[in-house]
Amino acid sequence: MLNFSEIKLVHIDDHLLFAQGINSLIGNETFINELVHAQTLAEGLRIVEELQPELILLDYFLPDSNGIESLRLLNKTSPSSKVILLTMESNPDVMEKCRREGAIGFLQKSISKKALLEALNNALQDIPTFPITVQSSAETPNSPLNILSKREKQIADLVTEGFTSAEIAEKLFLSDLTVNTHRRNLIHKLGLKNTAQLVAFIEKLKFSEKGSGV
Amino acid sequence: MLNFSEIKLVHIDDHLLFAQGINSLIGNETFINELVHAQTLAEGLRIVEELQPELILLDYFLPDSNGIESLRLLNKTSPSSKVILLTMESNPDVMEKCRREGAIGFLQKSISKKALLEALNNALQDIPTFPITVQSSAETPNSPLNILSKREKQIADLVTEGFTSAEIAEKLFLSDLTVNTHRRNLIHKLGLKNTAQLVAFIEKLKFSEKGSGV
DNA sequence: CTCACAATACCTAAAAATTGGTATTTTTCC
DNA sequence: GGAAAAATACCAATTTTTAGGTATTGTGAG
Repeated sequence: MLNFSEIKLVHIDDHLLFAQGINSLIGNETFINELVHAQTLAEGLRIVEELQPELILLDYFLPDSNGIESLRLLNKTSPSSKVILLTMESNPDVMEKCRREGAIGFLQKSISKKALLEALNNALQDIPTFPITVQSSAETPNSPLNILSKREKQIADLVTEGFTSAEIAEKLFLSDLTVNTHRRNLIHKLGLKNTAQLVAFIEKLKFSEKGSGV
Repeated sequence: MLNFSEIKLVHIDDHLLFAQGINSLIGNETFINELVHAQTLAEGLRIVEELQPELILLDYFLPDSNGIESLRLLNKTSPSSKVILLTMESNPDVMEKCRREGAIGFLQKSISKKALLEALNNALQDIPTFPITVQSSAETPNSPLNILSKREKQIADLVTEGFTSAEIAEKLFLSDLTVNTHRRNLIHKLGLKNTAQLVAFIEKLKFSEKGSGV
């Protein structure tokens, strides 16, 4: 295990019992200088803004947000912090979305102490930690989506969910002009014609690539 | 079997051998007054326009068109003619589309003489003849699409394929204003927001209802 | 250190979709 | 026959998307 010092870690989770567990598990690790807990995303954002921690452990389900939205806001508040998601049960699609939102890890809460520490160390070295139980549907080696950049995939997803460019821009803290550029590029890259074809393309992929690795 | 007289039938099929087979099978039936054969859709349209036949037997794959486009053009040329599709192999989705395009029957070419005559008689009495091997995906008893009218379903399909309102209007011989009205109504009926959500909705239905009856 | 690519953002103009109406005709059903 | 639903079509205004550019900044690979 590598040697880091002065590492600040913020744990955002509304389950107090689990938070205490985390605290007793890794609170005494020498490489962790500060371990702060928040019960809501709002509280977490305040703390993260002040501390600018190296690491964030984030519960996927929070009373005032979900993992995807939380990732966006945390990234906005502290772009340099590495965020590792914690969930009770893992869905490959959810995991994939988190990866696209910039999470550096995705762990189930049933994980061992050893594995958790490994994930934290990995994160500090910029090494992602994602379970490989199920090949993520959209990251299949030969998926047509691989010609798209991360941002483009992310925007393709949001378009498919029915958001307009202005709404997507707001979510991702971008100019709607930027979102338009990405939309144009991704439609062009995929050889498509318009939004309808893009959505149909994405939806078909979801289903055609589903079940292959499960 | 009922008694019809003066029935004109046009058979449009590029396979001459099969056309001869049809001719020898039903050419001598007393209820058929005239049986004309065409090898292409273009030729078929000319003949149909002139004859205004009661019945049309239509091959799904033609050198100059496919079943869906052919149905549209035939319906435009002679709205009162009943069209029965003939295909080598039947795909339930294709069948469903033909039904929506106004076909009154859908038969495999491997059908028996008896069944063919039955389908013809049915058609003359306005009774549809469709194989029930697989429950059609979009006509499932409790499909959310059942709140849509035929036209709306048809337009929803075309939107999902990426056609603009203007293109759909041209295909269906409608005003684009009409197509816009249908689009508005169907999005509203389904409680959706925009084209992207409509396409996602339709695509998801295709997959969620698939396999249930196969 | 470049070179390529990704991500960002802007301008302009045209095309398309959406919204909110209304209205007529045709079909379908009781 | 009469009511309801479907299909058709129009007007007008706004929003959104699409298409043609350009340009700057950051980042990762070689």
